[in-house]
Amino acid sequence: MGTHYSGGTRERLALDTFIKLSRSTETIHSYLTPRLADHDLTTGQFGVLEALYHLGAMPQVNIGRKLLKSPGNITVVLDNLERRSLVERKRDPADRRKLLVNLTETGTALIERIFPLHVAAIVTCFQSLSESEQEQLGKLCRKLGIGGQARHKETD
Amino acid sequence: MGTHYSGGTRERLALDTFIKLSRSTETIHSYLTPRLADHDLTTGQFGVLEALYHLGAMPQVNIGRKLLKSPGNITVVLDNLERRSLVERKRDPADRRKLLVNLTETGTALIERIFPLHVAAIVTCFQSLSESEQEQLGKLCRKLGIGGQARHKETD
DNA sequence: CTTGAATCGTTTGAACTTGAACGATCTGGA
DNA sequence: TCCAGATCGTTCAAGTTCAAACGATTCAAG
Repeated sequence: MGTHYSGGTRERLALDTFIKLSRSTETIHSYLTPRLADHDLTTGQFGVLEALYHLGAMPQVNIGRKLLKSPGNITVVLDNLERRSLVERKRDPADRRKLLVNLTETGTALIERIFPLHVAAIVTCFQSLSESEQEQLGKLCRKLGIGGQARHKETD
Repeated sequence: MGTHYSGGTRERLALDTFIKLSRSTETIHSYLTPRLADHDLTTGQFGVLEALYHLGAMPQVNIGRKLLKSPGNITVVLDNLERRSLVERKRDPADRRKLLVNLTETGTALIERIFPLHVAAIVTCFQSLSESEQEQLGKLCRKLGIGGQARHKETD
């Protein structure tokens, strides 16, 4: 079927790199996700807990910006975390539009227990790369990311 | 704040690399997704059309394995594509459990029109990397992916 | 040939995800 | 002071996604 689009060298290289990049990321995520599920957490829920743990209480809009998620999404994820008493929302007295979200004691205990396991799982995933290879991969990803940004308003 | 988990060098490097990898992939996807949406296609729908276009008709289970998606998901995505007459399902006479999925003329026309645009968008994303950097990134991703596989039964 | 195990696709329930529309709140300029 | 525009969070509709349970079909062992 010579009729199928194939493109020039430039196109094929970019497409091939993109596929490898996507695949490797996907593979790692599909390794990590069930491990979080063992603790009844989805990736999104874990992301919220982790952000609150490392950055402290913040209004919902900040969480959304940190995790690159829509406001509606954050509302739903927080609803589910709040139902399990892992986080709590408090109206910000200084700006009553905002809801300050914070970890509860239960939530803190949970993330403190799970986070090291999560990191250990990531270390396992990256075993196949040497330290210098990991550094190189990180550099290339950063360079790649910077090219296509124009978003990511830093908020603090 | 000194109480927060930080881990050793090994842990921090893997975690840092993982974040950069995830972010860059995410950034690219969030650039590509709205472009597909302009043609009323989701990423999953595009993936199916593209697989059928480049690999030809196949049973649903093969599509799922190619795209690393669950059977239930494939059913839904195909329902939505079939409703728009972009694909068709035919019972495989040789094995009546299977449904052979194929592109319709409309579907073929659509993917032929969109695929080059999609590739062009990817090329744009990868502009910030030189050719040799792209090759290197691809190699590292492949090496990374191979480490954590044990899945991916090739099916053809 | 028969029956038990495996495979294929669907359905269901739960969660994530987005964009758009919406009320509540804040802010800056007239 | 007052009000027009921006910001914050919610809600809704539609879609994706998975795991688990399920019927239909195939296959293989006896």
